[in-house]
Amino acid sequence: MTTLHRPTHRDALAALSAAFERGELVTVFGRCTVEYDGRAASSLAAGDRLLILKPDGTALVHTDEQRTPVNWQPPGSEHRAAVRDGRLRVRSVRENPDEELDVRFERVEQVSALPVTGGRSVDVYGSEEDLRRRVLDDPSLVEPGFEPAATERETAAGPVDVFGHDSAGRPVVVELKRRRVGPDAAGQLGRYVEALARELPDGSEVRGVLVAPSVTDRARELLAEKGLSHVALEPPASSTTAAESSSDAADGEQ
Amino acid sequence: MTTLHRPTHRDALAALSAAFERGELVTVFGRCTVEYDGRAASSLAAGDRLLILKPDGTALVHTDEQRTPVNWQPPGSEHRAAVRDGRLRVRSVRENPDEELDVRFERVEQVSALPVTGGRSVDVYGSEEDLRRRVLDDPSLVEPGFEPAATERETAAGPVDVFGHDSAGRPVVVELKRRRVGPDAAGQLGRYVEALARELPDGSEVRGVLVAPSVTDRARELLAEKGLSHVALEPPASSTTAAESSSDAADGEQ
DNA sequence: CAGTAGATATCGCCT
DNA sequence: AGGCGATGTCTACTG
Repeated sequence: MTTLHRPTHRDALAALSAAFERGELVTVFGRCTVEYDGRAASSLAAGDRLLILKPDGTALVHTDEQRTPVNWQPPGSEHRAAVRDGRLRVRSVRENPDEELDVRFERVEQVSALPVTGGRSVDVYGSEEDLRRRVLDDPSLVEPGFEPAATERETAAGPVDVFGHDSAGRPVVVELKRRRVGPDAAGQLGRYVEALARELPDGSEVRGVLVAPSVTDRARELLAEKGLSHVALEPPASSTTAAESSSDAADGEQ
Repeated sequence: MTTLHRPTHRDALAALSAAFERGELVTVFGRCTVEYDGRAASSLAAGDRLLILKPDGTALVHTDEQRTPVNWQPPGSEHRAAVRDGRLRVRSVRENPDEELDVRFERVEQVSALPVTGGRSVDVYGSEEDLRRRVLDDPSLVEPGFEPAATERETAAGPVDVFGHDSAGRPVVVELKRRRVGPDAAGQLGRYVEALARELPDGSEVRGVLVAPSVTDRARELLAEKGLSHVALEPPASSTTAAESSSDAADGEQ
């Protein structure tokens, strides 16, 4: 790995160019301005910031606050460094959409280039998929007699998480949410139920069940209006099927 | 600013402790494992990563890919560093929700502590607020004779972006979106229209207009079903009122 | 503190 | 490439 302290702007440029060439992760710390133009546009006055340039084209500008970078460019962008008027300038450009990030340094405190490979794959437990496994494992958690027939069943309104039938043979749409939900989830379930009611033979009364840890008042009202119900259920604390279901990482790590 | 290259784990700890004390931004590069437990849970095998610790409690673990960190902790967390079994270990903990990030280093390549202050405020142009200004500036963009009466008007279903009346005096709900929209936005507008129809005197026929650059097919169908309409309009390319409307930064910068 | 909706959301899957 | 929905979304704002 390479690190330069208080380099000249020209030396910083050389380090950046070499790092890009080698596909290394770059960090630049210094005082800079940032301009962004693309889906939106923004301008950032001079200040101390940490610039991170990833070999996949990602650019991040971080301040001393917040999880979200103050400016950024998504992966797939192309990093270009140059010295203009004696000062380091890093541009990150992408197309579709056309976007550009322009970072101009007044002062460069440090430039580091880090070779980073592998170790990207992370298995998260407690996701909606875990909740789905839980429901399919024991459908009675939805209600006694519930029999799942399909997951991701396609409808005109989009794919339904779990589709099945209740003990009376009525079609049931189950929408899963891993956490407490608001009005949007009630609307989503309502769309699916309505779409399925049209697709199924006339006279089919389609039921809708929102499976989530809890719902807000407004969501509860909406569910009631649309004749939908809520079942309180959380994703499993730790995925019981994690061991079997974990996909092989295979990201080049040894 | 402080930087250590290939420090002992004990020296790295000392640098981290000092940096926390001084409220500096910290970067640690090295080979580590990462464990997370909270709203969900995850485990990350050993690999080279960049750890960023902000004085506001934010923690970020970045690999060589993606804009999103592979693991993180939101602001408000408390960073704690220690050496256990001769190895640097950084934990970041918060409550509500109870969450913990645990980074254990096998090797520390570099530790840097950077004093970063100010320069956080960024004005973004092309937001939904800019679109709202555009509509209020020239209501005929929605339709000839449209007269806005209120913004963020409260309803049982939530606040309406722009509420007003058409040339015939009928109440109109306007929902603004800065970019192309899908079914969710149609549902959102539908909820507002329905809520308002109940609140207003009987017989009021409430109209709904979705103002957005464009809509997907599915959204268009939903709008048609609910008797809602779409007006194609984008946020202004550059905020004409940017100069006047920009709030004073006041983030300590000179 | 919870609820609600915006965001340069990002990201992955599927058509 | 676009549509669609999940996300440990994050974030600001409001009651």
